[in-house]
Amino acid sequence: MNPQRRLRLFATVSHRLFRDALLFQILHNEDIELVGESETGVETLQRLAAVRPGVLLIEENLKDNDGLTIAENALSLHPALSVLLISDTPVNSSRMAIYLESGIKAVISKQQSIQELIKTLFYIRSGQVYLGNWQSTRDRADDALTAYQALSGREREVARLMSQRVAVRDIAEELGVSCKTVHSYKDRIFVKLGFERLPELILFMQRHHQRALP
Amino acid sequence: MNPQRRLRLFATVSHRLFRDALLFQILHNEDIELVGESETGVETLQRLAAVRPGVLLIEENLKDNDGLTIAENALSLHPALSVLLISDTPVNSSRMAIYLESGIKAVISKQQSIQELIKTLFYIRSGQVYLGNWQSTRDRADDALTAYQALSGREREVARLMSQRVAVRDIAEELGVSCKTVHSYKDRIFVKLGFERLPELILFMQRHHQRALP
DNA sequence: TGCATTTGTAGGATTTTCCTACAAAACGAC
DNA sequence: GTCGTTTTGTAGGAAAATCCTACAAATGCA
Repeated sequence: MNPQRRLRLFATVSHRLFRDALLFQILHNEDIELVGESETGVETLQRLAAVRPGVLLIEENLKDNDGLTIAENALSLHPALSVLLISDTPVNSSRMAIYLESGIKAVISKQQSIQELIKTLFYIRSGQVYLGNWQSTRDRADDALTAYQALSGREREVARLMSQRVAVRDIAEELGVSCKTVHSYKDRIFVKLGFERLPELILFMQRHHQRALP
Repeated sequence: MNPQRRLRLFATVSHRLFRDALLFQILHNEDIELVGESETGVETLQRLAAVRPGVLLIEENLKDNDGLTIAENALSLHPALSVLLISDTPVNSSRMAIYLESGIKAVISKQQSIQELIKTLFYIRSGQVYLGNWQSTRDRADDALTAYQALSGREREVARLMSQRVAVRDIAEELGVSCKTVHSYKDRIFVKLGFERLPELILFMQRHHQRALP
């Protein structure tokens, strides 16, 4: 994306199940290089010097320590590090002020989406502070609905069939067009919704189509 | 995989960030159909009757309730449901006994891998009880090391380059073989390690190669 | 009424995936 | 130490996916 070298990421997340799931998603991005990971604050501090990440993604609540404290320690040793804190709950402005005070570049809550997390990683990669997540949950649901409405009739049809895992060739037959055309719709859908892979579309359709609309 | 119809999954996980990450991974599997999701126990109970899942994946600690209690309620209403509980900590045999008592089919802890979670989903889909996760963390690390050692020289070379995101054509050039050959190595690596996509390999190599071996 | 954008449609080039093949090397058994 | 079996290194073909480009008709905005 940027001409700069890859974003060197260190991830500190307590539970392996979630750490793996998060990293699998994050690592689909070619511009991100994972240089290390850990479950605890202490291990994180120990390993930072060796792997020299540009960005530290760290959960606020760790088993051995407070992520914020660890981040402060990390920053005093490596002032150039950009820290993205994952908080359990949405942040309000006063808590945000405290976070920024300590040198953290951004906070995202566990109620936000992975796409937002990844976007934030890139925002802060070059040392910028990012505070772009003041939207309420309702606003975000609206965003998604708006995104769905941006699809044209044919695109919705294809999105629906794809999210039911109908094969491209069968969709083509069903709609009476060529496979190439179906691929074109697919590309457009993914661009419009900002997705990269089928599971994202499936989840989106589950949330915004199957649920609300007939 | 099986001749049966798709596994109809309902997922109850508190935090959207992790729920999305988990579901994106799970939904790569063609045999799984997501029929619903929720963040809370109460909503889960409300929605089960309408969507009739075959498997309920539910976190033990929910914001409003105990996942175990919700599971018991769900089972009394839908006795054919298979429940997979996600516990915060590894389970020991006495806790396992309590879980099984309440009709739950399996438990996995947040220290386990997604692959294990998915494997477990399939084990329990047809109503079987599954208690296959008594291995310690050390055992699992050994498994992974063993898996790495099962790779041949050429395969390791390709795995290393792939995990650094070197393009297939460049790997082919580097090794002086055809792209086709590199693809063959890639296929074999993925089969041997049981992976499906590059991020899994990247994480694996980060853990078992860059770390331990030179 | 005219210009700009979106929608429906598809082709080409390149890559990926999936499956098959096969000779040489390595391994294991007796 | 020779004979089968597996693994390793190598690659081809078919089918599918991805990425980019194109273009006429429809729609929308000014």
